[in-house]
Amino acid sequence: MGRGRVQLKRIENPVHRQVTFCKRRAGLLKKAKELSVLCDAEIGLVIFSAHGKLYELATKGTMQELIERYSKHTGGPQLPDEPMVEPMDAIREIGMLKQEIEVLQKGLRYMFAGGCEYMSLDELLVLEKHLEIWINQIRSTKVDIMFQEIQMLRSKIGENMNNTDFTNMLHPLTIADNIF
Amino acid sequence: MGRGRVQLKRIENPVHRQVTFCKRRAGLLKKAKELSVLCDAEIGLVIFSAHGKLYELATKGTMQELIERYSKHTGGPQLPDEPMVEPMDAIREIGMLKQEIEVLQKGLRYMFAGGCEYMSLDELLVLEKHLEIWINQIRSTKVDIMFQEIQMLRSKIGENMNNTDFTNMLHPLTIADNIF
DNA sequence: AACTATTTATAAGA
DNA sequence: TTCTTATAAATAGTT
Repeated sequence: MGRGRVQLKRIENPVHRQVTFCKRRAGLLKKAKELSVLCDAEIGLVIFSAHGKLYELATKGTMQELIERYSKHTGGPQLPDEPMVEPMDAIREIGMLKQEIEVLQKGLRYMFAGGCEYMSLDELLVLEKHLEIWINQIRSTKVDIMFQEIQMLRSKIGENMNNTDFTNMLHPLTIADNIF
Repeated sequence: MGRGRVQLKRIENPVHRQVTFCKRRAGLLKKAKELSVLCDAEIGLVIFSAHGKLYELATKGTMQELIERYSKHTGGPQLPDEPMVEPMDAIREIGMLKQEIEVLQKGLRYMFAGGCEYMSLDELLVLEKHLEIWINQIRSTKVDIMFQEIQMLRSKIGENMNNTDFTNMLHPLTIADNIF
């Protein structure tokens, strides 16, 4: 499916391999979805890249449910020794929450970068700069809040004595920030 | 891929559906194998037909082993190697993750305003941590892209001489994965 | 991240 | 199912 014939062996050039991996992975996931829809099948697909990154697809419920169905189908009750009902639910929930976090991070990424999983070097530089600015804002805000907190506590204690003036410590904020 | 266009919905005619299922199932399994070989990936594929028949493929060891790897990858260290203490820990972790999600959502919301004045100190700390992780990913990615650029340029020049091996600079490779 | 020349997959027909 | 064939899709190499 391309300009050259495909040799059924590992692609040695790492750049070619990575590109092919991306393309074919997308193709495979698409095909799996199609088969599932067209023929009313339930499909689970798990792909570990050579470097261990995970890509997955479960066309019906969750992958965990599919795995359970699979286990039931192949060997009957394979893991009977551990009733383990509650912990499994918790673990599943944790997995889902982690996934949600990834999604949110992705959302942030889109907002900054205009949305592109394949980012160019220039785009990455821009994004990095944005994040640095944002982090600095956060650090300044943190210091402000802590400063206010300190003032509040002092006034509560009624300690109106010769208090150290923190104001000067806050400018320029970037300096004080770096500890936190 | 055939004489007619494909509608992405369940094929109603049961004969057509069965035929298509056979053909596409074969195709999908073939593609999965190819991806595995070409790109050095580990793939697990499970297909349940509409009537519950199972077809499967695991490109490396057994499906069970793959499932274990998957579980480890998604749920974190949940298996034997980690004592996996009380359910309380899981519940606590869930709480923390939920909090993290809230922070990210808040961050996303307030990004437009260009500030974070309404976030609490704790929230700011969490958000800061996220951003730091993210920035580190971006920096790793930058290096990886530059590495690829160098390789590309070298191959263009045809400079196959005693080139420096940058590969070691990239370990642990999890870093390089983060773009893709 | 597009493009396009080819290969590959497959829908329909036998 | 299996084979054939016309065509749609995927994708390898290129820009």
